[in-house]
Amino acid sequence: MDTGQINVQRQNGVALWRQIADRIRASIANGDYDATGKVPPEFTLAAQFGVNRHTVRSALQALAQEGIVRSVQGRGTLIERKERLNFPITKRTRFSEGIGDQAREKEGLLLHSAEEPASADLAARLGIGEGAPVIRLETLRKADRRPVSRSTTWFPAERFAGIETAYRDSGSITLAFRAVGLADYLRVSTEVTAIHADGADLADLQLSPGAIILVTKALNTDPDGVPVQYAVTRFPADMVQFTIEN
Amino acid sequence: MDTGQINVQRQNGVALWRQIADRIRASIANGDYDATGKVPPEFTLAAQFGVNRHTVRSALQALAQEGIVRSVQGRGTLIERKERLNFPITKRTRFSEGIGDQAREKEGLLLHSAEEPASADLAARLGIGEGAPVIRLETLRKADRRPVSRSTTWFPAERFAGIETAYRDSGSITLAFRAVGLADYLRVSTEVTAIHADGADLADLQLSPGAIILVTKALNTDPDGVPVQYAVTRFPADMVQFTIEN
DNA sequence: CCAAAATGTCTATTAATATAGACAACCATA
DNA sequence: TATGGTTGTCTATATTAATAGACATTTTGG
Repeated sequence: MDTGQINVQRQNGVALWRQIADRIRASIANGDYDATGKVPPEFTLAAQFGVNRHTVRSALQALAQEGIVRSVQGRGTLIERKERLNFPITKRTRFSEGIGDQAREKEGLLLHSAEEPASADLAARLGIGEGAPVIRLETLRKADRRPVSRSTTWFPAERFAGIETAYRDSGSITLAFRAVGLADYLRVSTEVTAIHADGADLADLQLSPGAIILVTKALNTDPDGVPVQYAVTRFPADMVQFTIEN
Repeated sequence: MDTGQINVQRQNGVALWRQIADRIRASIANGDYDATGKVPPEFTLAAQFGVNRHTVRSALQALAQEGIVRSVQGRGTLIERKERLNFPITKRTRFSEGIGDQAREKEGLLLHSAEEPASADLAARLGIGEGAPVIRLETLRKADRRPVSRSTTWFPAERFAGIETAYRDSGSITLAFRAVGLADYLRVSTEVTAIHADGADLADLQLSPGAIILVTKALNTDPDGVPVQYAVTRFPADMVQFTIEN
């Protein structure tokens, strides 16, 4: 660890307290403070970042708001949560199995469902005709009661009629597929990008403004290679990482 | 496209002009303005985002600084650059082949090299003893003269003596491996996370503050499964995306 | 129980961000 | 060449972010 001055930028459109909050959040996720279970004292942090103690306090208040730390007068600022869920991306990627035992409670909520005609882009990805009916599900997944992903996912409507109720009842894509007659499916491609969270992300994923979102666009097929699902999923970047094993 | 009000947040630590700059940058990368080759007029953008025209101007000035747009009095704000490089991640991931013909000029620069003892974490990943000598290379890769990645990469020192000069001369990991006697290698795992750019990123990758960085941690082995390279690479998120094909 | 080490709260000041309006300069084109 | 649409520049003001210092309050440990 470099104990010297830590670099923060001024007048760049990102407030100092937010830059510092992001750094501290990363350090916590990185396990830098595991020895003590506490963030260094405000005075020390202020010196490290070369800012006023009040600025550090703003950063810590933001992290407290996120539930990552909790300040206790006289004791210090305690780390409440530091996990970063790992999602393996493989031929057999499944959300709930991916979490595995990284979380005790797993939930899949159906926010909304609709049947609609496929756009040109979607039709191409699913290998169906443009305008063919598709079922769209809007889902929110949680681990230990914290939102970890927000998906929009499409299925060919004819083949998978009723998958919305199957998902609503089971909270699992794998089980929903099984309920409508598909025993197995494979992940054939995943695109990963990163963006800043927008207003909807902040609300859905209970994030603080300025947060980073990892976006995946995934295509699943049946064992014969016929596309069965296309999904766009948004994850809070500070809570997850992806692992690709070849 | 939603022509109504676009959501921006106030008092969240990220200045309005930066949020707007990020949105416009994303819209450009998304091809939203391809029909005209121009960003909508300042007046229109101000109305869309619900802010003053001066605030939009700050955003556009930031994008002009990045070389993404160019404002011309009387004409409008022209789009100068909108590419987003795609990097396939597969068993045979190679940087230069991955870029393929997405860029005309490709460069790999050696910024620094050193021999050092392996940390516990690194030793575990490379399957060598803790403290065993490793060669560390700091590299910067460019496509069409724009920086697209900044890597720190380690090799077992005994097996790959001289790889730093081989890399410096060739600008390619694949060729450098070949020069020191390794004809082929495989990507066995890749971890992907996203963070905010720090000061070093801003300098190395010529980014504007507040930018998002995609971080990959990759392990390569020889055909027999013996680890040969571990690399941590940082990409500007607005310039790249990853594709995982299974 | 006392002292050291933390966080909590308050006031005051300066610098940066955002809004508002007016008008000049420039370009394309009808 | 006149006009409408667009960016450039200027002044003024309000709000938010950051600094600075002082002191209160709480916990931990000797």
